[in-house]
Amino acid sequence: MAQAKFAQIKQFILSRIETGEWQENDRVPSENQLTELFVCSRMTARRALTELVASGVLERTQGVGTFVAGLKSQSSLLVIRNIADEIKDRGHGYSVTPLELKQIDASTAVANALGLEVGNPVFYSVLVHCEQGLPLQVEERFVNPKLVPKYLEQDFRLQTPHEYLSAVAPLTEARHTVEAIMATELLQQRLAIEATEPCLQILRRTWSRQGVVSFARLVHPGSKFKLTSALVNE
Amino acid sequence: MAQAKFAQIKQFILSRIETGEWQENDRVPSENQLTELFVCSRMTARRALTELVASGVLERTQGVGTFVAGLKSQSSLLVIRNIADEIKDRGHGYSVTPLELKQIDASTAVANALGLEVGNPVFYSVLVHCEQGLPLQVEERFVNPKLVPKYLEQDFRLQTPHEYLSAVAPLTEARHTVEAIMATELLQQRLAIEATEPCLQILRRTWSRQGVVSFARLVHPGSKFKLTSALVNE
DNA sequence: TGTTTAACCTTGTATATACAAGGTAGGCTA
DNA sequence: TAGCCTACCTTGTATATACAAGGTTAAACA
Repeated sequence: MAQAKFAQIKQFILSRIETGEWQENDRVPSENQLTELFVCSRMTARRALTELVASGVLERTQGVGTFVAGLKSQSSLLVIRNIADEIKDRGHGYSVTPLELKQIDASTAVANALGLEVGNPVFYSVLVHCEQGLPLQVEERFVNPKLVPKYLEQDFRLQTPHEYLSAVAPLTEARHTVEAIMATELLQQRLAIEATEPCLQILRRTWSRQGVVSFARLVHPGSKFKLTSALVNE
Repeated sequence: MAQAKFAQIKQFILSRIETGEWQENDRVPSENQLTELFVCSRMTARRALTELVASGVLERTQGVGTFVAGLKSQSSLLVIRNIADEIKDRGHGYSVTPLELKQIDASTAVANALGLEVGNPVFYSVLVHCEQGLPLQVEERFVNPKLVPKYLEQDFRLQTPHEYLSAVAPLTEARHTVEAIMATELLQQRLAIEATEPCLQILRRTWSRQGVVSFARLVHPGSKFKLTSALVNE
Protein backbone atom coordinates (compact mmCIF):
# COMPACT_ATOMS: atom_id res chain seq x y z
CA MET A 1 0.00 0.00 0.00
CA ALA A 2 1.53 3.26 -1.14
CA GLN A 3 -0.14 5.20 1.61
CA ALA A 4 -2.41 4.23 4.45
CA LYS A 5 -6.07 4.48 3.51
CA PHE A 6 -6.96 6.90 6.28
CA ALA A 7 -4.09 9.11 5.12
CA GLN A 8 -5.47 9.06 1.55
CA ILE A 9 -8.84 10.20 2.85
CA LYS A 10 -7.21 12.99 4.85
CA GLN A 11 -5.34 14.11 1.74
CA PHE A 12 -8.53 14.02 -0.30
CA ILE A 13 -10.26 16.32 2.16
CA LEU A 14 -7.29 18.60 2.71
CA SER A 15 -6.69 19.14 -0.99
CA ARG A 16 -10.30 20.11 -1.54
CA ILE A 17 -10.06 22.64 1.24
CA GLU A 18 -6.78 23.99 -0.02
CA THR A 19 -8.07 24.61 -3.51
CA GLY A 20 -11.05 26.38 -2.03
CA GLU A 21 -13.53 23.87 -3.41
CA TRP A 22 -14.77 23.36 0.12
CA GLN A 23 -14.99 26.64 2.00
CA GLU A 24 -15.34 27.51 5.64
CA ASN A 25 -18.46 25.97 7.18
CA ASP A 26 -19.10 23.80 4.15
CA ARG A 27 -20.22 20.32 4.98
CA VAL A 28 -17.78 17.52 4.27
CA PRO A 29 -18.96 13.98 3.43
CA SER A 30 -20.29 12.03 6.40
CA GLU A 31 -18.53 8.95 7.68
CA ASN A 32 -20.93 6.73 5.79
CA GLN A 33 -20.47 8.61 2.55
CA LEU A 34 -16.69 8.39 2.85
CA THR A 35 -17.07 4.69 3.56
CA GLU A 36 -18.75 4.25 0.18
CA LEU A 37 -16.45 6.65 -1.68
CA PHE A 38 -13.27 4.97 -0.54
CA VAL A 39 -14.63 1.48 -0.11
CA CYS A 40 -13.46 1.22 3.46
CA SER A 41 -14.94 0.61 6.87
CA ARG A 42 -16.59 3.37 8.80
CA MET A 43 -13.81 3.23 11.40
CA THR A 44 -11.23 4.11 8.77
CA ALA A 45 -13.23 7.02 7.39
CA ARG A 46 -13.86 8.09 10.94
CA ARG A 47 -10.17 8.09 11.75
CA ALA A 48 -9.43 10.49 8.92
CA LEU A 49 -12.15 12.86 10.12
CA THR A 50 -11.16 12.56 13.76
CA GLU A 51 -7.56 13.43 13.05
CA LEU A 52 -8.53 16.42 10.95
CA VAL A 53 -10.76 17.61 13.76
CA ALA A 54 -7.89 17.20 16.21
CA SER A 55 -5.66 19.33 14.02
CA GLY A 56 -8.30 22.01 13.77
CA VAL A 57 -9.13 21.64 10.08
CA LEU A 58 -12.65 20.33 10.65
CA GLU A 59 -15.34 20.72 13.27
CA ARG A 60 -18.09 18.25 14.01
CA THR A 61 -21.30 18.13 15.97
CA GLN A 62 -22.95 14.95 17.04
CA GLY A 63 -26.17 14.44 15.18
CA VAL A 64 -25.46 17.17 12.64
CA GLY A 65 -22.32 16.58 10.63
CA THR A 66 -18.75 17.56 9.95
CA PHE A 67 -17.76 20.94 8.58
CA VAL A 68 -14.72 22.88 7.42
CA ALA A 69 -13.47 24.84 10.42
CA GLY A 70 -13.13 28.60 10.51
CA LEU A 71 -9.84 30.05 9.36
CA LYS A 72 -7.14 29.51 11.85
CA SER A 73 -5.26 32.11 9.90
CA GLN A 74 -6.82 34.55 12.31
CA SER A 75 -4.46 33.46 14.96
CA SER A 76 -1.16 31.78 14.63
CA LEU A 77 1.29 30.48 17.10
CA LEU A 78 4.62 31.71 18.23
CA VAL A 79 7.03 29.51 20.03
CA ILE A 80 8.84 30.67 23.13
CA ARG A 81 11.81 28.42 23.54
CA ASN A 82 14.23 27.74 26.30
CA ILE A 83 17.05 30.23 25.78
CA ALA A 84 19.86 27.79 26.45
CA ASP A 85 18.51 25.27 23.94
CA GLU A 86 17.99 27.98 21.37
CA ILE A 87 21.59 29.12 21.59
CA LYS A 88 22.94 25.59 21.54
CA ASP A 89 20.77 24.72 18.54
CA ARG A 90 22.39 27.56 16.65
CA GLY A 91 25.70 25.86 17.34
CA HIS A 92 26.89 28.78 19.42
CA GLY A 93 28.61 28.87 22.76
CA TYR A 94 26.29 29.19 25.74
CA SER A 95 27.25 30.49 29.14
CA VAL A 96 25.41 31.84 32.14
CA THR A 97 26.40 34.18 34.96
CA PRO A 98 24.42 34.22 38.21
CA LEU A 99 24.24 37.77 39.60
CA GLU A 100 21.84 37.47 42.51
CA LEU A 101 20.33 34.70 44.59
CA LYS A 102 18.58 35.71 47.78
CA GLN A 103 15.39 36.12 49.71
CA ILE A 104 13.45 39.39 49.43
CA ASP A 105 10.08 40.77 50.49
CA ALA A 106 7.35 40.60 47.88
CA SER A 107 6.44 43.90 46.26
CA THR A 108 2.83 44.43 45.26
CA ALA A 109 3.41 43.32 41.67
CA VAL A 110 5.33 40.20 42.70
CA ALA A 111 2.84 39.28 45.40
CA ASN A 112 0.01 39.56 42.89
CA ALA A 113 1.81 37.47 40.32
CA LEU A 114 2.63 34.72 42.80
CA GLY A 115 -0.65 34.82 44.70
CA LEU A 116 1.01 35.79 48.00
CA GLU A 117 0.64 38.67 50.44
CA VAL A 118 2.67 41.86 50.06
CA GLY A 119 5.79 41.62 52.20
CA ASN A 120 5.86 37.83 52.26
CA PRO A 121 9.29 36.33 51.68
CA VAL A 122 10.03 35.24 48.11
CA PHE A 123 13.17 33.83 46.54
CA TYR A 124 14.80 36.00 43.94
CA SER A 125 17.43 35.23 41.33
CA VAL A 126 19.04 37.13 38.49
CA LEU A 127 21.02 35.42 35.74
CA VAL A 128 22.55 36.66 32.52
CA HIS A 129 22.46 34.18 29.63
CA CYS A 130 25.15 34.74 27.01
CA GLU A 131 25.65 33.63 23.42
CA GLN A 132 29.30 33.56 22.38
CA GLY A 133 30.02 35.57 25.51
CA LEU A 134 27.53 38.35 24.66
CA PRO A 135 24.50 38.90 26.91
CA LEU A 136 21.31 37.73 25.20
CA GLN A 137 18.91 37.56 28.10
CA VAL A 138 18.59 38.79 31.65
CA GLU A 139 16.45 36.41 33.62
CA GLU A 140 14.94 37.85 36.77
CA ARG A 141 12.91 35.31 38.66
CA PHE A 142 10.65 35.37 41.71
CA VAL A 143 9.92 31.97 43.21
CA ASN A 144 7.24 30.86 45.64
CA PRO A 145 9.23 29.55 48.65
CA LYS A 146 6.35 27.40 49.85
CA LEU A 147 6.47 25.30 46.71
CA VAL A 148 10.23 25.34 46.14
CA PRO A 149 11.88 25.62 49.58
CA LYS A 150 15.38 24.71 48.40
CA TYR A 151 15.59 27.19 45.53
CA LEU A 152 18.34 29.26 47.15
CA GLU A 153 20.60 26.25 47.59
CA GLN A 154 20.92 25.57 43.87
CA ASP A 155 23.88 26.32 41.65
CA PHE A 156 22.38 27.72 38.47
CA ARG A 157 25.60 27.41 36.53
CA LEU A 158 24.98 23.68 36.47
CA GLN A 159 21.23 23.65 35.89
CA THR A 160 19.02 26.53 34.76
CA PRO A 161 16.26 27.64 37.14
CA HIS A 162 13.77 26.44 34.58
CA GLU A 163 15.22 22.96 34.53
CA TYR A 164 15.37 22.81 38.32
CA LEU A 165 11.82 24.05 38.74
CA SER A 166 10.51 21.61 36.15
CA ALA A 167 12.06 18.75 38.07
CA VAL A 168 10.85 19.88 41.48
CA ALA A 169 7.36 21.09 40.61
CA PRO A 170 6.14 19.62 37.30
CA LEU A 171 4.48 22.52 35.57
CA THR A 172 0.94 22.29 34.38
CA GLU A 173 0.50 25.69 32.82
CA ALA A 174 2.39 28.78 31.78
CA ARG A 175 1.28 32.22 30.69
CA HIS A 176 3.30 34.77 28.87
CA THR A 177 3.16 38.39 27.95
CA VAL A 178 5.48 39.87 25.35
CA GLU A 179 6.11 43.58 24.98
CA ALA A 180 8.67 46.11 23.86
CA ILE A 181 10.31 48.19 26.56
CA MET A 182 13.26 50.49 27.13
CA ALA A 183 15.84 49.03 29.49
CA THR A 184 16.45 50.55 32.89
CA GLU A 185 20.02 51.64 33.61
CA LEU A 186 20.67 48.46 35.52
CA LEU A 187 19.38 46.34 32.66
CA GLN A 188 21.47 48.34 30.19
CA GLN A 189 24.57 47.46 32.18
CA ARG A 190 23.65 43.84 32.50
CA LEU A 191 22.86 43.46 28.80
CA ALA A 192 25.78 45.69 27.76
CA ILE A 193 23.58 47.80 25.51
CA GLU A 194 23.11 51.48 24.75
CA ALA A 195 20.34 53.51 26.36
CA THR A 196 18.67 53.86 22.96
CA GLU A 197 18.26 50.16 22.31
CA PRO A 198 14.74 48.80 22.69
CA CYS A 199 14.26 45.45 24.41
CA LEU A 200 11.86 42.56 24.12
CA GLN A 201 10.44 41.65 27.49
CA ILE A 202 8.73 38.36 28.23
CA LEU A 203 6.80 38.00 31.46
CA ARG A 204 6.27 34.39 32.34
CA ARG A 205 4.18 32.88 35.09
CA THR A 206 4.28 29.14 35.66
CA TRP A 207 1.87 26.95 37.57
CA SER A 208 2.18 23.51 39.07
CA ARG A 209 -0.59 21.48 40.60
CA GLN A 210 -0.18 23.39 43.86
CA GLY A 211 -0.30 26.91 42.51
CA VAL A 212 1.93 29.59 41.01
CA VAL A 213 5.50 28.40 41.15
CA SER A 214 7.39 31.34 39.76
CA PHE A 215 7.20 34.63 37.98
CA ALA A 216 10.00 35.49 35.58
CA ARG A 217 10.97 38.57 33.66
CA LEU A 218 13.10 37.80 30.62
CA VAL A 219 14.63 40.78 28.84
CA HIS A 220 16.42 40.57 25.48
CA PRO A 221 18.17 43.25 23.47
CA GLY A 222 15.91 44.00 20.49
CA SER A 223 18.78 44.02 18.05
CA LYS A 224 19.96 40.55 18.92
CA PHE A 225 16.85 38.60 19.70
CA LYS A 226 13.85 37.57 17.67
CA LEU A 227 10.97 35.28 18.42
CA THR A 228 10.21 33.10 15.45
CA SER A 229 7.12 31.10 14.74
CA ALA A 230 7.09 27.51 13.65
CA LEU A 231 4.06 27.18 11.42
CA VAL A 232 0.32 27.33 11.27
CA ASN A 233 -2.47 25.42 9.60
CA GLU A 234 -2.57 21.84 8.56
CA MET B 1 -21.40 5.75 32.34
CA ALA B 2 -20.01 8.64 34.36
CA GLN B 3 -17.15 9.16 31.96
CA ALA B 4 -16.11 7.45 28.78
CA LYS B 5 -13.68 4.62 29.36
CA PHE B 6 -10.98 6.01 27.10
CA ALA B 7 -11.25 9.30 29.03
CA GLN B 8 -10.76 7.46 32.31
CA ILE B 9 -7.62 5.86 30.96
CA LYS B 10 -6.33 9.23 29.81
CA GLN B 11 -6.99 10.67 33.25
CA PHE B 12 -5.22 7.76 34.88
CA ILE B 13 -2.12 8.36 32.81
CA LEU B 14 -2.22 12.15 33.07
CA SER B 15 -2.56 12.14 36.84
CA ARG B 16 0.42 9.84 37.21
CA ILE B 17 2.50 12.18 35.08
CA GLU B 18 1.31 15.25 36.92
CA THR B 19 2.24 13.89 40.31
CA GLY B 20 5.64 12.99 38.95
CA GLU B 21 5.17 9.29 39.52
CA TRP B 22 5.93 8.78 35.84
CA GLN B 23 8.76 11.01 34.70
CA GLU B 24 10.01 12.05 31.32
CA ASN B 25 10.98 9.06 29.16
CA ASP B 26 9.44 6.60 31.59
CA ARG B 27 7.59 3.81 29.91
CA VAL B 28 3.82 3.80 30.26
CA PRO B 29 1.80 0.55 30.19
CA SER B 30 1.47 -0.99 26.73
CA GLU B 31 -1.88 -1.25 25.00
CA ASN B 32 -2.23 -4.84 26.10
CA GLN B 33 -1.40 -4.03 29.71
CA LEU B 34 -3.97 -1.24 29.77
CA THR B 35 -6.46 -3.62 28.24
CA GLU B 36 -6.06 -5.92 31.25
CA LEU B 37 -5.89 -3.08 33.80
CA PHE B 38 -9.09 -1.44 32.67
CA VAL B 39 -10.85 -4.54 31.36
CA CYS B 40 -11.44 -3.02 27.95
CA SER B 41 -10.61 -3.79 24.36
CA ARG B 42 -7.26 -2.94 22.89
CA MET B 43 -8.88 -0.33 20.64
CA THR B 44 -10.12 1.60 23.65
CA ALA B 45 -6.77 1.55 25.42
CA ARG B 46 -5.20 2.49 22.13
CA ARG B 47 -7.47 5.48 21.71
CA ALA B 48 -6.40 6.89 25.07
CA LEU B 49 -2.74 6.54 24.15
CA THR B 50 -3.24 7.89 20.64
CA GLU B 51 -4.93 11.03 21.90
CA LEU B 52 -2.25 11.64 24.49
CA VAL B 53 0.37 11.27 21.78
CA ALA B 54 -1.53 13.76 19.62
CA SER B 55 -1.56 16.26 22.43
CA GLY B 56 2.15 15.83 22.98
CA VAL B 57 2.00 14.18 26.39
CA LEU B 58 3.32 10.82 25.20
CA GLU B 59 5.62 9.58 22.47
CA ARG B 60 5.56 6.14 20.94
CA THR B 61 7.71 4.06 18.66
CA GLN B 62 6.45 1.09 16.76
CA GLY B 63 7.97 -2.09 18.10
CA VAL B 64 9.33 -0.40 21.21
CA GLY B 65 6.68 1.16 23.39
CA THR B 66 5.05 4.33 24.64
CA PHE B 67 6.86 6.85 26.80
CA VAL B 68 6.27 10.09 28.66
CA ALA B 69 7.28 12.88 26.29
CA GLY B 70 9.96 15.43 27.01
CA LEU B 71 8.86 18.58 28.75
CA LYS B 72 6.86 20.79 26.50
CA SER B 73 7.66 23.44 29.02
CA GLN B 74 10.72 24.01 26.91
CA SER B 75 8.58 25.71 24.35
CA SER B 76 5.24 27.29 24.76
CA LEU B 77 2.96 28.96 22.37
CA LEU B 78 2.03 32.54 21.85
CA VAL B 79 -0.98 33.54 19.87
CA ILE B 80 -0.79 36.24 17.26
CA ARG B 81 -4.33 37.37 16.68
CA ASN B 82 -6.03 39.42 14.08
CA ILE B 83 -5.82 42.98 15.35
CA ALA B 84 -9.40 43.93 14.46
CA ASP B 85 -10.81 40.91 16.30
CA GLU B 86 -8.62 41.58 19.29
CA ILE B 87 -9.85 45.14 19.63
CA LYS B 88 -13.47 44.17 19.13
CA ASP B 89 -13.16 41.37 21.69
CA ARG B 90 -12.06 43.94 24.21
CA GLY B 91 -15.33 45.71 23.51
CA HIS B 92 -13.51 48.75 22.17
CA GLY B 93 -14.13 50.82 19.08
CA TYR B 94 -12.17 49.71 16.04
CA SER B 95 -11.37 51.90 13.06
CA VAL B 96 -8.90 51.77 10.23
CA THR B 97 -7.35 54.45 8.03
CA PRO B 98 -5.80 53.53 4.67
CA LEU B 99 -2.75 55.70 3.99
CA GLU B 100 -1.22 54.19 0.87
CA LEU B 101 -2.29 51.78 -1.85
CA LYS B 102 -0.11 51.60 -4.93
CA GLN B 103 2.36 49.67 -7.02
CA ILE B 104 6.06 49.97 -6.28
CA ASP B 105 9.32 48.32 -7.35
CA ALA B 106 10.53 45.54 -5.08
CA SER B 107 13.53 46.40 -2.93
CA THR B 108 16.01 43.66 -2.19
CA ALA B 109 14.40 42.80 1.14
CA VAL B 110 10.90 42.71 -0.30
CA ALA B 111 11.95 40.73 -3.36
CA ASN B 112 13.60 38.15 -1.10
CA ALA B 113 10.60 37.88 1.14
CA LEU B 114 8.19 37.43 -1.75
CA GLY B 115 10.41 35.25 -3.89
CA LEU B 116 10.56 37.77 -6.75
CA GLU B 117 13.34 39.59 -8.59
CA VAL B 118 14.60 42.97 -7.39
CA GLY B 119 12.75 45.73 -9.24
CA ASN B 120 9.71 43.61 -10.05
CA PRO B 121 6.40 45.35 -9.46
CA VAL B 122 4.71 44.63 -6.13
CA PHE B 123 1.54 45.99 -4.59
CA TYR B 124 2.00 48.04 -1.47
CA SER B 125 -0.48 49.17 1.15
CA VAL B 126 -0.24 51.00 4.46
CA LEU B 127 -3.05 51.05 6.99
CA VAL B 128 -3.33 52.34 10.52
CA HIS B 129 -5.53 50.30 12.85
CA CYS B 130 -6.97 52.26 15.77
CA GLU B 131 -8.51 51.33 19.10
CA GLN B 132 -10.86 53.97 20.44
CA GLY B 133 -9.37 56.32 17.84
CA LEU B 134 -5.77 55.79 19.00
CA PRO B 135 -3.29 54.14 16.64
CA LEU B 136 -2.49 50.61 17.76
CA GLN B 137 -0.88 49.14 14.67
CA VAL B 138 0.66 50.30 11.43
CA GLU B 139 0.25 47.59 8.82
CA GLU B 140 2.62 47.83 5.90
CA ARG B 141 2.03 45.12 3.37
CA PHE B 142 3.75 43.94 0.21
CA VAL B 143 1.68 41.70 -2.02
CA ASN B 144 2.66 39.41 -4.86
CA PRO B 145 0.75 40.81 -7.89
CA LYS B 146 0.92 37.50 -9.75
CA LEU B 147 -1.16 35.78 -7.10
CA VAL B 148 -3.44 38.67 -6.17
CA PRO B 149 -3.87 40.82 -9.32
CA LYS B 150 -6.81 42.83 -8.02
CA TYR B 151 -5.29 43.87 -4.71
CA LEU B 152 -5.14 47.57 -5.63
CA GLU B 153 -8.83 47.70 -6.43
CA GLN B 154 -9.95 46.86 -2.92
CA ASP B 155 -11.38 49.21 -0.32
CA PHE B 156 -9.69 48.20 2.91
CA ARG B 157 -12.07 50.22 5.05
CA LEU B 158 -14.67 47.54 4.32
CA GLN B 159 -12.49 44.44 4.52
CA THR B 160 -9.00 44.13 6.00
CA PRO B 161 -6.21 43.05 3.65
CA HIS B 162 -5.93 39.90 5.67
CA GLU B 163 -9.57 39.00 5.15
CA TYR B 164 -9.38 39.77 1.45
CA LEU B 165 -6.22 37.76 0.96
CA SER B 166 -7.63 34.80 2.87
CA ALA B 167 -10.63 34.74 0.58
CA VAL B 168 -8.64 35.11 -2.66
CA ALA B 169 -5.68 32.87 -1.90
CA PRO B 170 -6.44 30.43 0.92
CA LEU B 171 -3.33 30.44 3.03
CA THR B 172 -1.52 27.29 3.83
CA GLU B 173 1.28 28.60 5.99
CA ALA B 174 2.46 31.69 7.82
CA ARG B 175 5.74 32.57 9.45
CA HIS B 176 6.36 35.30 11.92
CA THR B 177 9.21 37.11 13.52
CA VAL B 178 8.73 39.32 16.55
CA GLU B 179 11.27 41.88 17.69
CA ALA B 180 11.64 45.15 19.54
CA ILE B 181 12.58 48.17 17.44
CA MET B 182 12.69 51.94 17.61
CA ALA B 183 10.22 53.59 15.28
CA THR B 184 11.39 55.64 12.30
CA GLU B 185 10.18 59.21 12.16
CA LEU B 186 7.46 58.27 9.73
CA LEU B 187 6.26 55.48 12.00
CA GLN B 188 6.36 57.81 14.98
CA GLN B 189 3.99 60.15 13.18
CA ARG B 190 1.69 57.39 12.07
CA LEU B 191 1.51 55.83 15.53
CA ALA B 192 1.42 59.22 17.24
CA ILE B 193 4.20 58.28 19.65
CA GLU B 194 7.35 59.87 21.06
CA ALA B 195 10.76 59.15 19.63
CA THR B 196 11.70 57.38 22.85
CA GLU B 197 8.95 54.80 22.74
CA PRO B 198 10.01 51.28 21.76
CA CYS B 199 7.82 49.30 19.38
CA LEU B 200 6.93 45.70 18.88
CA GLN B 201 7.40 44.68 15.27
CA ILE B 202 5.89 41.57 13.75
CA LEU B 203 7.09 40.46 10.35
CA ARG B 204 4.64 38.10 8.74
CA ARG B 205 4.99 36.11 5.55
CA THR B 206 2.03 34.13 4.26
CA TRP B 207 1.97 31.33 1.75
CA SER B 208 -0.77 29.86 -0.36
CA ARG B 209 -0.50 26.78 -2.54
CA GLN B 210 1.07 28.85 -5.30
CA GLY B 211 3.79 30.54 -3.28
CA VAL B 212 4.38 33.55 -1.08
CA VAL B 213 1.30 35.74 -1.12
CA SER B 214 2.32 38.66 0.99
CA PHE B 215 4.87 40.08 3.35
CA ALA B 216 3.61 42.32 6.13
CA ARG B 217 5.26 44.51 8.71
CA LEU B 218 3.06 45.17 11.71
CA VAL B 219 4.33 47.76 14.19
CA HIS B 220 2.76 48.41 17.59
CA PRO B 221 3.63 50.95 20.24
CA GLY B 222 5.29 49.00 23.06
CA SER B 223 3.36 50.84 25.72
CA LYS B 224 -0.02 49.95 24.30
CA PHE B 225 0.35 46.50 22.87
CA LYS B 226 1.11 43.15 24.40
CA LEU B 227 1.11 39.70 22.97
CA THR B 228 -0.45 37.27 25.38
CA SER B 229 -0.27 33.53 25.38
CA ALA B 230 -3.24 31.26 25.89
CA LEU B 231 -1.84 28.22 27.62
CA VAL B 232 0.54 25.34 27.31
CA ASN B 233 0.48 21.66 27.98
CA GLU B 234 -2.36 20.02 26.19
C1' DT C 1 -53.77 23.98 11.89
C1' DG C 2 -50.57 22.94 15.45
C1' DT C 3 -48.19 19.73 18.22
C1' DT C 4 -46.31 15.48 19.12
C1' DT C 5 -43.99 11.51 17.63
C1' DA C 6 -41.36 8.41 15.10
C1' DA C 7 -38.11 7.46 11.46
C1' DC C 8 -33.76 8.51 9.90
C1' DC C 9 -29.79 10.90 9.61
C1' DT C 10 -25.54 12.26 11.97
C1' DT C 11 -21.48 11.52 15.30
C1' DG C 12 -19.79 8.99 19.76
C1' DT C 13 -18.31 4.88 22.36
C1' DA C 14 -16.91 0.18 22.63
C1' DT C 15 -15.64 -4.59 21.31
C1' DA C 16 -13.47 -8.56 18.84
C1' DT C 17 -10.56 -9.69 15.39
C1' DA C 18 -6.88 -9.99 11.80
C1' DC C 19 -2.66 -9.12 9.94
C1' DA C 20 1.42 -5.84 9.05
C1' DA C 21 5.58 -3.79 10.55
C1' DG C 22 9.29 -2.52 13.58
C1' DG C 23 12.53 -3.71 17.58
C1' DT C 24 14.67 -6.68 21.12
C1' DA C 25 16.59 -10.52 23.11
C1' DG C 26 17.87 -14.97 23.48
C1' DG C 27 19.05 -19.18 21.41
C1' DC C 28 20.93 -21.66 17.66
C1' DT C 29 24.29 -22.53 14.24
C1' DA C 30 28.63 -22.06 11.87
C1' DT D 1 32.97 -16.92 20.12
C1' DA D 2 30.59 -14.30 16.53
C1' DG D 3 26.93 -13.70 13.78
C1' DC D 4 22.47 -14.83 12.26
C1' DC D 5 17.74 -15.97 12.96
C1' DT D 6 13.59 -16.86 15.19
C1' DA D 7 10.18 -16.06 18.75
C1' DC D 8 8.01 -12.55 21.06
C1' DC D 9 7.11 -8.19 22.32
C1' DT D 10 5.61 -3.60 20.79
C1' DT D 11 2.74 -0.28 17.84
C1' DG D 12 0.18 0.45 13.16
C1' DT D 13 -3.62 -0.38 9.88
C1' DA D 14 -8.07 -2.13 8.77
C1' DT D 15 -12.61 -4.38 9.14
C1' DA D 16 -17.27 -5.68 10.90
C1' DT D 17 -20.34 -4.94 14.31
C1' DA D 18 -23.30 -3.10 18.07
C1' DC D 19 -25.55 0.24 20.52
C1' DA D 20 -25.81 5.17 22.49
C1' DA D 21 -26.80 9.89 21.87
C1' DG D 22 -27.90 14.15 19.54
C1' DG D 23 -30.42 16.62 15.68
C1' DT D 24 -33.57 17.10 11.67
C1' DT D 25 -37.50 16.25 9.23
C1' DA D 26 -41.63 14.67 7.85
C1' DA D 27 -45.59 12.07 8.86
C1' DA D 28 -49.31 11.07 12.00
C1' DC D 29 -52.44 12.55 15.27
C1' DA D 30 -55.36 15.70 18.06
